[in-house]
Amino acid sequence: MSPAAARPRRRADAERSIARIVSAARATLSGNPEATIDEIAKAAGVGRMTLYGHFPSRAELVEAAVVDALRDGEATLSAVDLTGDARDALARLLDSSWTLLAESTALLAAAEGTLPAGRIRDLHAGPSARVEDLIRRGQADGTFRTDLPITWLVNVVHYVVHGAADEVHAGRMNGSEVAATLVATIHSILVAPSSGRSRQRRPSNP
Amino acid sequence: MSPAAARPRRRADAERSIARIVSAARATLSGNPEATIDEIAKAAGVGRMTLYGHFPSRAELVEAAVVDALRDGEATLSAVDLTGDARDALARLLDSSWTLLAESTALLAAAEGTLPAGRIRDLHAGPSARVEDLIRRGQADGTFRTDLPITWLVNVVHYVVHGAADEVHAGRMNGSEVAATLVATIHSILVAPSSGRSRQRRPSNP
DNA sequence: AGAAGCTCGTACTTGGATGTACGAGTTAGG
DNA sequence: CCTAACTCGTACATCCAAGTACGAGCTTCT
Repeated sequence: MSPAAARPRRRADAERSIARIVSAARATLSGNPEATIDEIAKAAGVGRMTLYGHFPSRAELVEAAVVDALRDGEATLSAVDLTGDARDALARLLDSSWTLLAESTALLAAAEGTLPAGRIRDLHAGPSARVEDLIRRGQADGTFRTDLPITWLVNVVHYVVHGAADEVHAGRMNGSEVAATLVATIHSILVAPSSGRSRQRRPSNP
Repeated sequence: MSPAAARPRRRADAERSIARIVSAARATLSGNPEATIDEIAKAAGVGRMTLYGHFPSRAELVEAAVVDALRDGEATLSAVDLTGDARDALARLLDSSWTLLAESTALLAAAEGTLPAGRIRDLHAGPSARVEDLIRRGQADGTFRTDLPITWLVNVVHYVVHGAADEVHAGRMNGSEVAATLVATIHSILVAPSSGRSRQRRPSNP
């Protein structure tokens, strides 16, 4: 009953194939959720049958891709220093992992309909929690707004990150400018409104 | 060459069927982009063959749904008073038509892969332009930020609106609170950052 | 080197969705 | 009230992707 390592014996080349397949699945599915098994196999540079040898069904492949991306995400996220000013922490977090966040979100969306809903919720819980914790901390010290439901704040971060990834994918935005844009946008969403609008209101007409 | 009214003669019951089909297509496809022709027909309360009688292919049905939703959107949008303070105008716009914006966006996404990319861009141009104009106006009078690309600002509005619709769809948010949340969120994104953060910075450590 | 393990092409089955063909019954409208 | 238009079920032809079966040839590990 060893928790990981289900099969103690697996040849090195098989290990390699699996790695390439999972990696290709992540890349392909996050761009096109309805990608064919065949497309993924080609992207991985292996034959379709090899793929089926390791993942008996599409569902298992999708799950493996999601788990892998999430594991990666966890690792990256936990390497980020989230202490200090919540705004700075958020900037660091987005800067170093918006691309991973976007991928995970896309993959989870791809899993919709393939994986049972409960499983998706479970898988998504980890990364979400990390973002949520940070937001809560920012709220507690007065940095972040408290006038909107926390669920909404967490999710809107995901939506915006996903949108940014779309912009890059569609070529409307250049990869290097994204991080800064994202940080600025999400800052604006989360930071407490300074004090209402009247401060700098100007009459609409003379 | 009469612009509209391609077929002068069409029976009243046919007209009724078409209306029900298009309406059902809008509702169904905006919830599930991959809905079956059969599902749509059932939702419309007509037989599948009746549907095919009016829309020879899936593509034509999708197109009709998109066009109808967009026409509706245009009508609603143009009824909104967009003069005066840009923030207020934006609030009015979102308040009266976020649901339509969300539907159009979802439908356009459903059309991805069914309709040629160019056609989608053309169809999307109208509504987008209206939002873009409003943002530009706000920028011109100093209400809205100018430190981020206008394309991003326009699109992020769409992403957030779409996200809000998702929240409602998933039951995480209640239909009546959405509009206010949306307005607050999008305000924060668009309004010019008051002057940077240093205003209320606090030292992270003594 | 030799057996077990892995790769991967070809070919087949199955399942779901699109679109076509036919035709009998129903409804609108002059 | 009679005809053209419309509805819609059954049945059929395709197509596409998923998954299965088989087997020949190539690695890895001991």
